[in-house]
Amino acid sequence: MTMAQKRKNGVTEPERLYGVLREDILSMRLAPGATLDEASIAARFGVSRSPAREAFIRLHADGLVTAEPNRTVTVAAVDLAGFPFYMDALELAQRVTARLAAIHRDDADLRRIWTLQERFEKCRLRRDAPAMIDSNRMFHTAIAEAGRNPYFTAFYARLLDGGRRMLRIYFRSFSDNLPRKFSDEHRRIIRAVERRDPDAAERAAGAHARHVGERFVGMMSVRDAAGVSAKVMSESAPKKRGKKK
Amino acid sequence: MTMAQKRKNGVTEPERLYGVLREDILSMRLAPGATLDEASIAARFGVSRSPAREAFIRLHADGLVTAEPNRTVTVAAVDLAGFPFYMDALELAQRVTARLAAIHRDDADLRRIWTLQERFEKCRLRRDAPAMIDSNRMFHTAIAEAGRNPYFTAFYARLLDGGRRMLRIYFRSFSDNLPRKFSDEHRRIIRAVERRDPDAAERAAGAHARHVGERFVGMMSVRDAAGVSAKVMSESAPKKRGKKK
DNA sequence: AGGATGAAAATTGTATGGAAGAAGTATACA
DNA sequence: TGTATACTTCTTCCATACAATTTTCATCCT
Repeated sequence: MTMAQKRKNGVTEPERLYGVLREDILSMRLAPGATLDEASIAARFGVSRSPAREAFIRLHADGLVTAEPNRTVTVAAVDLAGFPFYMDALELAQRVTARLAAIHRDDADLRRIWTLQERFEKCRLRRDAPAMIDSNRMFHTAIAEAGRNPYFTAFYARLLDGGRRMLRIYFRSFSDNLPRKFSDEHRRIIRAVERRDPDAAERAAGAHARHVGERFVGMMSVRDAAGVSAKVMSESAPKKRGKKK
Repeated sequence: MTMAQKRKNGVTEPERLYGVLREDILSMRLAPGATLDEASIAARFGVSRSPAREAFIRLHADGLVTAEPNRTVTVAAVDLAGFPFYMDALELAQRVTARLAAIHRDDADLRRIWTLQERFEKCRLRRDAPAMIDSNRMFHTAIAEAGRNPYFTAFYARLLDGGRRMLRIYFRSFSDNLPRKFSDEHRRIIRAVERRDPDAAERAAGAHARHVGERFVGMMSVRDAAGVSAKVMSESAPKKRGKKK
């Protein structure tokens, strides 16, 4: 134990790196397109390249990074072109999980859902965008789990994670004007689940998904010129062939 | 090039191992519960443990093997307890992809779908169960792809792969009496897609999924006593404490 | 016997070196 | 000046060595 604390308190290194890198990517601390080379990441975490490699493989399986044979791994781009497809999938997943939750939920599920909704509401009032995104995801995940079908839950969870980066763009732009509407819609879903009304739950969940999508599209069309385009331009700008380092 | 042909003709070792092991698992050549230790697999493919490890990680991401920290990897069990959930998910995925296919398909999609249906039909007439399973999967995948939504396509593909092992149990039991009904139902779906009738396509796809599920359940209840139970019994039977080989 | 104990064997986790491949740089040439 | 080519450098891929952990199995105690 002279140089490095090698003790593994239960969790292995690849697991650790995977978790941290995953959060870094989903929270946009690591920008889309950023390169992740084995050596740097290994150095950053104080381990060798093997654990870093394993973490990359897992990230690739999640679709969070590109990984071609002899090429350096890069953070996957946020696929705005596929946004309409994404919203279709999200709406359907949200509808079916809410419907199943209304059928299968028990009292423990309901308490959990209410608690998470309250947490979301607190984050909204604090205007804490990152916390909102996280509690929003947990809220919806709880509903999906109350529906009891692991296949739908996994599908939905995957979509929610995939959407975290888009939502971050959204909330970042509107962090001063966060919609109370979302909380109202959340409550409408919960009440339908509470009184075991599958049709109402499905309707409320579908409407919620569509409203989120519309909000996002509205934000994009308003802010695009000033926000995203400026960023892209600044990235492609460096014409001057500066010295290497 | 004296000892080992190290040339990589485009594909890396982990990729190769992953593909072969995946097929071995899905085709049940590797039985559920079988242990996969790094050294043996590496030896089998003539490589070191590193590529084997990578393959295992990818298989784990697909849910095809269990993988706990310091434990040997084993082939994941076929989850019969979750079958009703699986069928719910499969029915919905099949309905939505068929509906989208009826809306978005072009002529190339349609040709491809008909070709794959003909291949399925040939396999059925030959009573070639493995080939049937494979061509059936390709047929349904083609319909999903004609629907153009990559999120649904991925979800559906994952379900179909997950079901391959259950279908194998099914077709193995009934390989002498393969249902022509499935081909008829396939054709009904295709015709609805062909005439761009989303409602009919969804109905036909949903009915098909339900019929497959019913057939499977019927098979289980009829054959269980003779088939599966006998197998389970034979496995738990060895009372005699024979020498370890 | 039955169960605890502890060393040996087997297996996974991590580090590191060398080889193959990709990218970038400089030089030669038109 | 522009382009092709060789060389240099960087990065990934795979093999191997070692460390940590689990499993096995023989032994001892009750």
